[in-house]
Amino acid sequence: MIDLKLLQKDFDGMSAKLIRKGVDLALLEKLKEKSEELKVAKINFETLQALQNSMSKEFGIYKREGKDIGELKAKVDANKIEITKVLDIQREKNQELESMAMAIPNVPDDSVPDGEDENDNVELKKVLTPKEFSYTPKEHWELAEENGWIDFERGVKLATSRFSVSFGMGAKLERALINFMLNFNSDRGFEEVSVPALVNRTALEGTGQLPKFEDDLYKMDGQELFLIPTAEVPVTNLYQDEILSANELPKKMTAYTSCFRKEAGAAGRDTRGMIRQHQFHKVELVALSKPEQSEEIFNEMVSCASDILTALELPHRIVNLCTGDLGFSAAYTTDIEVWLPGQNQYREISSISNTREFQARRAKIRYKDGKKNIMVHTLNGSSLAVGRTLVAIMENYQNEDGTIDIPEVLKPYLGM
RNA sequence: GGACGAGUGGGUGAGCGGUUGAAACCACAUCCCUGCUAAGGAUGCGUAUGGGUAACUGUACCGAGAGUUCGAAUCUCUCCUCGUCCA
Repeated sequence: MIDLKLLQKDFDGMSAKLIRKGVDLALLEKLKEKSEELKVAKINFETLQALQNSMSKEFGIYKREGKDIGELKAKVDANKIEITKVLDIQREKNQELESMAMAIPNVPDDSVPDGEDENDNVELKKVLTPKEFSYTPKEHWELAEENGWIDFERGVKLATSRFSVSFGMGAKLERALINFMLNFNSDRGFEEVSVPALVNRTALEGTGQLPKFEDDLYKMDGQELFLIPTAEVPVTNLYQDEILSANELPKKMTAYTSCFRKEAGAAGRDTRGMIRQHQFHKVELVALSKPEQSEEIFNEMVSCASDILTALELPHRIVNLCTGDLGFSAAYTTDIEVWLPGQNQYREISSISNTREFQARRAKIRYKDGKKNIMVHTLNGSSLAVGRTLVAIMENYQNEDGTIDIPEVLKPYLGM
């Protein structure tokens, strides 16, 4: 959530940054106006309430001393009517402000380059060189079907489009990848957690998926429960509405979950294969930290994801997202894109974000620093999307005869 | 699904409708003493928000929401969660 106090104090500075993110200046002006209105409404209410409280105390004294309370009661009753009016106004203003503020994205960091979409992202570095193929490499869906690893049609039969089924070595590889990634992350100091795949509205508001992006979430019929679009939601919200002690930080966690997305805005994109599915496996990293630690932990998380790909010998590149591609909650984001020879391009396989205190303010996650309570910084990142890693293995490890080699580091996980 | 019980500050746990924002204990912080694998003492210590340079102070919050009342942690209703018993 946007820092409304800061918006009041430094409207020009903050609005300039948010405009880069595509937020309408008029909206911000309205927001500022509303928060001033709310303040006035609050003062009105509090003044009357203070009067009411003191008169009530007097009332007690009068009674104890046996004085006549007739006149006092008349005053108190009249004041009470005023209070109800003023309170209604205050509530209304508060609600208006809240719903507006919840829809404002995070302020992008100054380091985020301007840009429209993924084409304007800035490459930071490449890791490993894609190998040369002496033949035309196949795309993963072809390889997957040839090897009997993935069955796209049966996925559709069971559910609907954008669902698939893994068989045999395909399924085993997924399991191996999940275990490999979790172990890798644990070795880097991220504690493994296992969390619910269904969460309530509060959790999704905490991390920023709601109220704005309800269309992309699967919701349980008749219940305020949603399938998680990423483990970031349950894991970050683990500490929602808590005050942590300083020595608990940083809290670094990793979790494997299935993720569920309606992909509402992605009609026609990646319809073939398992790049964009409604349900997919992902191993996630989440960290809560002190503000001064978050930059360093962010870098740790990027390395962690990149090093997994390196261990799998998959060429990839690291990309700084531009304002247009930056998510709602992120202050800045680095994507890792893996090389897919079949598609002859780099494709996103991980997205690592520092939301600074944006989510912490929404989810009320603080820590105690001496006397003061301070918002933690929250970070999240994939390490990695399992399906896409499998895709990358298929395409990079393919042989001319259509067979696929197994990455060395995964062999122990496959009993090889 | 039915019956009963419970939900209080970081934790445990008191709390008659009126100086109770809430005893006590633990934890925590600062200081003192002591001097050593530890102990003792003093003080402070809920959250959020408004005003004030500050001391300080207003308001709200005792699971959530509504109600009764001049006044509610304390009474009533609804909901949620947890526990115990029954089907």
